[in-house]
Amino acid sequence: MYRASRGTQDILPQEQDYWRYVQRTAEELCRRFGYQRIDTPVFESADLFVRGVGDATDIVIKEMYTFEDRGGEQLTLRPEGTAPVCRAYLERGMASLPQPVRLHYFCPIFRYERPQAGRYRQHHQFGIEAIGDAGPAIDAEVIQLGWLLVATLGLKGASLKVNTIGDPSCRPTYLQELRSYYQARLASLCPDCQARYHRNPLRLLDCKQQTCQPHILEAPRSADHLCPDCQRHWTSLQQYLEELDLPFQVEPRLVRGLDYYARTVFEVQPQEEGSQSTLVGGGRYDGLIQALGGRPTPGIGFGAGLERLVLNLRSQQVPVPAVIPRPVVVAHQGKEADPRGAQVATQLRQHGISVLVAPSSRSLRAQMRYASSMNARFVVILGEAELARGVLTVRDMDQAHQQELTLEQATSLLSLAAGPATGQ
RNA sequence: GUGAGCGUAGCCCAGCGGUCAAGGCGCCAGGCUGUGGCCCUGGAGAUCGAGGGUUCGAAUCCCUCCGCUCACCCCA
Repeated sequence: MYRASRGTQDILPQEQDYWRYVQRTAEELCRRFGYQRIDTPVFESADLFVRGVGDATDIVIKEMYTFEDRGGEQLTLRPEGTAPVCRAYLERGMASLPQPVRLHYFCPIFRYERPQAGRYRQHHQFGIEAIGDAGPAIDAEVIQLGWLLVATLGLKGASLKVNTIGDPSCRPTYLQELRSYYQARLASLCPDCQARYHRNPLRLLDCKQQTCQPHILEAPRSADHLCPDCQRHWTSLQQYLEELDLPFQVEPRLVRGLDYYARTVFEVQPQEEGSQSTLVGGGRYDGLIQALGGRPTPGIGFGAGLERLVLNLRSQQVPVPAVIPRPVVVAHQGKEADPRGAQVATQLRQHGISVLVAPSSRSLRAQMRYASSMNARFVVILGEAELARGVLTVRDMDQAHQQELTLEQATSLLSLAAGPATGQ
């Protein structure tokens, strides 16, 4: 038997309510903030991600789904959302639009990782990008939208972590500082951290090992080693966040894994202290567009994991609107009534009513059971007696009451009770 | 890539060396032949993840592989 590939999953009908809820909530926020939708291809030139995300990142080193197509091109299934949007910004001349350009997207993301709770090889992200504005006010706007997403969904206990990691003019100095601090302590670090020291010193700061925690507490902080420009940006951003009443916490240990981040980084973390503790993650990427061959252009954005949002909605039992309507079921009996049932269904559907025709060649009893299990509010019964008299029996399943009506009468009754306007 | 746990019908699961692998949910049918939700009865559905081994005999013990889950790395 075939199975879904490791790390992929089917989103079944009974789970769609959550997904729909998250998407609608996110779309509505984007509408209010003026972030327009963009869709980019699921695959792109592999080089876009190598250059954009950084050839030293885990994503590029070991997580990309890259393949050669029949024309010999190296293509990669999108492992993150920002680089493709920036590519589109450059390719489609969005630099000549009024700046900043505000965009949002929903898309599948592919990374070759070992799956675990809240982590998949194919997952889905909602994300936004604000490209072409270097000021801290837009940082605050993006962070606010990320926070409002989680808050509006109704998730409790989430926290907003913000940090700055400097820019190319001050980060090298800071990294040197960090390295020399850790150099003396190398021997007492966990094996992972010893590797990080060489490979990616910033990562030393968010090690989860108990033994490394004391070192982290006293480590030099990037926020204390900013150049004047970064310092101004950082101070100003915090003022904006306060004025927007965002409950943010400065988290000196917060770093992000993609090379393109500069200055502002932030995350929204869920109440559950699990390992997958990022619901929303993002930051500023002022060097990215230039790295992709464009004029120097600032940008900031975030990605939100839809699976993780849904997971948390479920575990917190947040009520979400049901999208499956209560249908009308057409029950029918007899050779002549069978085809007539489909005609009645067609007529009702033309009036926007959700209609299921009961499986034929079942007893009326079985068809009524079927209607019950489909959660039908009304059943239209069409048998020989109805056919002979040119009427329909319409049964209200909740009231356990039925009446004979003409097709016209039934249509108007059911339109009122089960039509698209009521939704239920 | 590393470590741990687990694999019995669509789902939840009992059985833990010995007759045709039990139960619940769900599904289908019937309960006087035109009427649901409860209840009752019946039915379909499992090569007990796969392969090999031990044994007179294995779902039950051993080995290998595969898969799933969780954690690390890292990330949404």
